[in-house]
Amino acid sequence: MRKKKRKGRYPEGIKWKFLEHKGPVFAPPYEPLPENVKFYYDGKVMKLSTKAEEVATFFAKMLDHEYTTKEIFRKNFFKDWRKEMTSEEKSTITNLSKCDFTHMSQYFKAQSEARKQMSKEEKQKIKEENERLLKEYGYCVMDNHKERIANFKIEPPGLFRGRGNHPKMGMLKRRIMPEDIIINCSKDSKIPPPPPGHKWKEVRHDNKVTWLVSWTENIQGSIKYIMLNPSSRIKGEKDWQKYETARRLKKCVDKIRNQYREDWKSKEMKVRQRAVALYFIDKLALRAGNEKEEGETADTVGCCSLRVEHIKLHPELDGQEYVVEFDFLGKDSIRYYNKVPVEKRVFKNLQLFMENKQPEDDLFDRLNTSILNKHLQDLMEGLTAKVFRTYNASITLQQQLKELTNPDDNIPAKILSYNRANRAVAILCNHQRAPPKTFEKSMMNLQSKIDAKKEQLADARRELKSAKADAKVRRDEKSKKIEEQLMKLEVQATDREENKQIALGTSKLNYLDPRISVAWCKKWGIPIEKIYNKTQREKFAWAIDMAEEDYEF
DNA sequence: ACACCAACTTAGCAAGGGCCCC
DNA sequence: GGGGCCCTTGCTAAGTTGGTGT
Repeated sequence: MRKKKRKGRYPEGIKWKFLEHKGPVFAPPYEPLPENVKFYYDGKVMKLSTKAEEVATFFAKMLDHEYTTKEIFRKNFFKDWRKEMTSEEKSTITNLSKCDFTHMSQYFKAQSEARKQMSKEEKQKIKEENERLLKEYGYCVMDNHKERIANFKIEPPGLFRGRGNHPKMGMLKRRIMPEDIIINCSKDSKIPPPPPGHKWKEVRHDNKVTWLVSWTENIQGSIKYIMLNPSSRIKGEKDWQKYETARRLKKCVDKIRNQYREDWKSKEMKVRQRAVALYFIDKLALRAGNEKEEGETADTVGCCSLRVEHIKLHPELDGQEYVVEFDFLGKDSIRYYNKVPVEKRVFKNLQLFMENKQPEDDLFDRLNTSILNKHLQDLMEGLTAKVFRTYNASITLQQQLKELTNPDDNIPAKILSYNRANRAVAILCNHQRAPPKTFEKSMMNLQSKIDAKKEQLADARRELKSAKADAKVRRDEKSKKIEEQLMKLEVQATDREENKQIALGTSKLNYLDPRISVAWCKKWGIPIEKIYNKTQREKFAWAIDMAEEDYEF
């Protein structure tokens, strides 16, 4: 057993010495509907018990969503709803299609409309109440610091909406009570009192974990946590560590690549599969791909869980040799589609792995994430599959910035280059988004602004020509200013167009060593606010403090 | 070796809210 | 100063990883 290096400020696994907080904020209690808001069953008005009514409102609020038309959603919902009904209701309400929620739905729409129409004063009052809540419950003391809590509010009850084709969609997410809650804090802290008339499930003092509050959720039976904000010391140190691990990979990645290329020739099937999978993880930034329990979650895969049906082999395609066509649903049921030319040896191995298999069989039948990560651990301390994603993302950003930044460009053009470098990473990591609903319109708006600006510029130039000598200088300055504005708009249009289906946020927040961006900003005199918004600056405060313009990832 | 669990990171979407333009 | 647009933020689901027990 290798000795573990101490990474945090405390020895082996200790996360804090002192932790004090106020406990969670519970979801507001259910407020029954006014008498005049009716629910109809089989065309007749029916007054529901409070519990059944609450669950019905969850459905009514989603009525416009296509979720509620899906068979699985309806089936799951109806089953769970019936559990909340009185025996009388249960015997009457036997068919969801005979339930009419439209009046309830209209009521909620009117409510949300009314909320929008509220006066300034009313809105201000709500804002102040939120601020009070944040001030009271949104912070804790960990060791000597007051730290912001990420999610101090308990998730309210509602209907579960999984992503993609989720077998549990529509199930009732039950209300969390104090009796479900485990409080974690230090012994010598003021222990948060449970709400009057209630008890906590447990109060513990475990300083080997970072969470303040936990409970078990009823859909998957998994544990949910209240933890600190990314700006906190404990999250920041962990984040920094993550990038340091990726930088250590940089030092040995060539060796590791040579190793897995050798392993493609191994006489052991297990070793070959491991080597091909690692090649995909490295080259394509695929996720590890844990096995999942069938029927519990949407059918999605990562590298190790790829099935034969997810790839097609083309000995030749569009003039390229040995092309692998990937088509599968990854995390969040986001489609991964890519045609990739690979080395001949990889191609031959894939053919071998697919021999005598059905489409639904595992491609890497001798491999799983645990085997892979154990192997990686032997190659480098702290190395796991996801480190490759971090490493390849960050190194790509650094390379692209070097390549794309033009020293003579002005600031908006340099930022376009930055976004393009960021985009290269987002594409590598397959961070997609649905094109915004208003995308076309917003492009047209921008285009008309550009056209208007062009005309303005033409006017200014005409004036310049005809101006008398004494006015020339001033006129010339005016033209210059308009030119600059026009260029800014054009850059903005290009950036937006290129970003149509790409989401930059995820990579910026989770994969790109912030010191690369900070150094780039310093080097080119770009204000950091142009790259990171307030939240991001808070999260990356450690890097903004630390990185100089010559920082190398 | 495998199943299961706990803890933590990563993810996209929608509502909210602030800002810009008319 | 009102309306619409777009960015930010909140929300919470869905991953990865490592440990434990059998």
